[in-house]
Amino acid sequence: MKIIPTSHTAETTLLTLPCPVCFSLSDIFDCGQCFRFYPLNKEKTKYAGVACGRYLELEKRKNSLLLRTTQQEFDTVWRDYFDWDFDYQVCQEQFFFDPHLKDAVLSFPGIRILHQEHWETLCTFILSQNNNIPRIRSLLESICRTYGDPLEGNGRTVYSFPSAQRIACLSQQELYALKTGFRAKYLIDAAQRVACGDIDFQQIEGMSTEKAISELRRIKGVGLKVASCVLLFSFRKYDCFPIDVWMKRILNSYYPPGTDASYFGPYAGIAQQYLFHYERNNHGNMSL
DNA sequence: AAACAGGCCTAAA
DNA sequence: TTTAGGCCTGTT
Repeated sequence: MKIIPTSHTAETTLLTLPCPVCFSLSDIFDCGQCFRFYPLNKEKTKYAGVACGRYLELEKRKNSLLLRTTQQEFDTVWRDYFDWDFDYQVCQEQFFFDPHLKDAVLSFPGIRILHQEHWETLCTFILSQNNNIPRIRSLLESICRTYGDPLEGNGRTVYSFPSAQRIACLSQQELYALKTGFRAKYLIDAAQRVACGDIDFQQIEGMSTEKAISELRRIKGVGLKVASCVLLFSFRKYDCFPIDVWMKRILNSYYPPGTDASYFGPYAGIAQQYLFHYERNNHGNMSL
C-alpha cells in the first residue's frame, strides 16, 4: 500500500503554452532589462523571479513554455509582461539590412522587450547609474527584502517591489543604509513625485517619446539614458534608444560618425537591445 | 592600489 | 551651452 503525498499547500497549476518563435529565457532575462529573475538550472531553461507583485517560475521546452501559473493570471498579467503578441520575427526582418545588427539578431534571436512595471523600472534604472549588474541586482533585492511585501515563492519567501508610497515615507538615511549611496536621494525624489501624482505614469503613456523623456527628467537623478530605459522597458516606447557606454562603443566602432537612432527606424530601441547584448557578450569584439 | 562600473548633478567658463 | 569633477560601494 502506497502512501500518496497530499501536500495541497500552495498547489499551483502548470500552464503549458506553445512557445513563440523568438523567446529565450536567458536572452530575455540576462540582456540587461530586468534584474529580478534568476536561472534555476545550469542549462538556463528554467527561471524564477518576481514581477508585478507575483512570483513566477517558468521553463522553456522545445516548442513549449511551461509557466507555474493559471490561464487567468497569464491572460491578465504575464501575456502583457512578456510582450506576447508582438511579432519579433517580423521586427527582426526589418533589421537585416544592417550586417552588424543582423549578426546580433541571429546570435540572440530570443530577446524580447519586457513590459515591466513603471515604478519598479524607474527605480531600477536610477539605481543602475555608476553600477554593475550584480550590484544592481543586490540593491534591488535588499530594497525588496526590507520594504517589499512577502510572497510565497514555491516554498520560499520572496519579496515584491515596494510601492512608491512606501518608499516616499522613508528617510534618505534609511535608503542610504541599504548601500544605495548617492542614489538614495534620487529614489526619494522619484517616490515622492510618483506618490503625490506630480509624475503620472498614465499621462506619460499617452505622451510622445520626446515629451515623456522630458517629463521623466524632472525627477532628480533621471537623465536621458535612465529615462530612455524606463520608457523602453516599461512603456513599450520601442523608438527609445538608450545610449550608454556600451552603445557609444558600438556606434563608434561599427557605424559612421553621426549615426543615431533614426538609422535603425521606429524600432530602434529593440535594435539597441540586440546590439547591446551582442557587444556585452563579446561577440562584437573584432579581435576575436 | 587605482580604476572602473550600463550616469547624473553641480559648478564654472 | 558645454565641460570637468565628484559621487556610494564593490570588485579587480
